Amino acid sequence: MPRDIQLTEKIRLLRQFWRLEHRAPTYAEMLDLFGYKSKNAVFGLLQKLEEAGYLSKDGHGRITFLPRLTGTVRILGSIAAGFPTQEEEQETEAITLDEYLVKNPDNTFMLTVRGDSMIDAGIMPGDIVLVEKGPKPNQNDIVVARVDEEWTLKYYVRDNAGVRLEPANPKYKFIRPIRSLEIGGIVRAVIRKY
Amino acid sequence: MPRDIQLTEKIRLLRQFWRLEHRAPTYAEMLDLFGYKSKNAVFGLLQKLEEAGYLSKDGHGRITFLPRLTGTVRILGSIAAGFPTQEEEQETEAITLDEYLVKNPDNTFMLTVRGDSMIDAGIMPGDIVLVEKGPKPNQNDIVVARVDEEWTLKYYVRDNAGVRLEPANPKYKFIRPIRSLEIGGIVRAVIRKY
DNA sequence: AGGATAACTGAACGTCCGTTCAGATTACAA
DNA sequence: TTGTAATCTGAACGGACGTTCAGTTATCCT
Repeated sequence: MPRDIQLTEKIRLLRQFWRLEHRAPTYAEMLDLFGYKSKNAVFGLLQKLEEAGYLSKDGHGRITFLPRLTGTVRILGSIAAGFPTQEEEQETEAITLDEYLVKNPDNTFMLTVRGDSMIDAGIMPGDIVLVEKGPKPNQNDIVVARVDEEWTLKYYVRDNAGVRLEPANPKYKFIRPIRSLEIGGIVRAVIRKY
Repeated sequence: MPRDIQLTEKIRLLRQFWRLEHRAPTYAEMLDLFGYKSKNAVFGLLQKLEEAGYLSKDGHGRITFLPRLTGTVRILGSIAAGFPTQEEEQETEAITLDEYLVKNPDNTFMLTVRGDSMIDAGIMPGDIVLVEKGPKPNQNDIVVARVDEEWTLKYYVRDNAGVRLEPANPKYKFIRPIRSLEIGGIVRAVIRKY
């Protein structure tokens, strides 16, 4: 199928343009991008892409790229299924990590972990945590808490005596705040980059 | 400073629009968005935002949002520094997780980890790994490898006898591939979502 | 209160954009 | 080879877009 492969290549070019410019290209730019000489050729291509679910247009013809184009990562079900071949790749759904990981962007921060107090929870020194500021923590949430003038990561546990902060490392003991307990936020995700 | 707070609110609205539409709004849309009655008011605001580094315009006046607007997560240096107050929040730099984590989007896939063979490396069952397909692994890279008809995560180690695949769990022994070694890709990041 | 500066209104302008249409070219099947 | 459908070219059109300007209103400082 030579036509489908060419379409795949055009989709790749659109993804690339999006990554560079953070917007959809205009018709004039797509002339260069695809090597067409008529805007009507672009128009036809866009119609096909719209039907295929890659983009949508509003009432004035403005283009909005859908997740299949803006997403940076293709999803594979499980590690056991193996890796996709060249043909399979194109059909797999794509996702944006930001939308996947950050539910409340206005209150979400990223910070680097120091210390090994949560190492048994798989949070190692140097890891990055996404912290949501604001909501009240639930039982066993991992929180950023201020204890003795220092900020650390701990499990948030409610018990009969009140609230205690529990590490995930047998080297350390849990902490029960005496006067005040300041919660910076709740850990929503952990990220490790190699 | 009431003016700065209002500017902050407008920036928040732009972020929100971006999140919904995945594009910059037009002048007409910004009239509604900000409650202005003249496009010139929008024009002035955009000039200030351009000078402040929130967006840029090309030769035809088209707007491109810069990372400070498109980014979903604000960066905090270290956990020890504490949490920002309302005023500090606005000045902190923002980042896009996709750009931060995915260098080569066309060849990057996301899959879920099964098994505990890499648990001492902080990779737990249920975690998500971002895998880049294609490049040759370096010493001690974590790779997705096919061994005995099954795909697993292992350290990739070159030694005098050739290549061996080493787990990060004393329960398991390393594996030395006899005939063929199939590498699905290299693990570039680990993500855990709560 | 007064005077200067910044911010906003309203209208107008030129350009670029997406769309459309007739005709040419290519691709494919019989 | 011939016929049919799909694709592309080239030109034209109307509308929306970003920009500009003169004039008004609001804001700030002394």
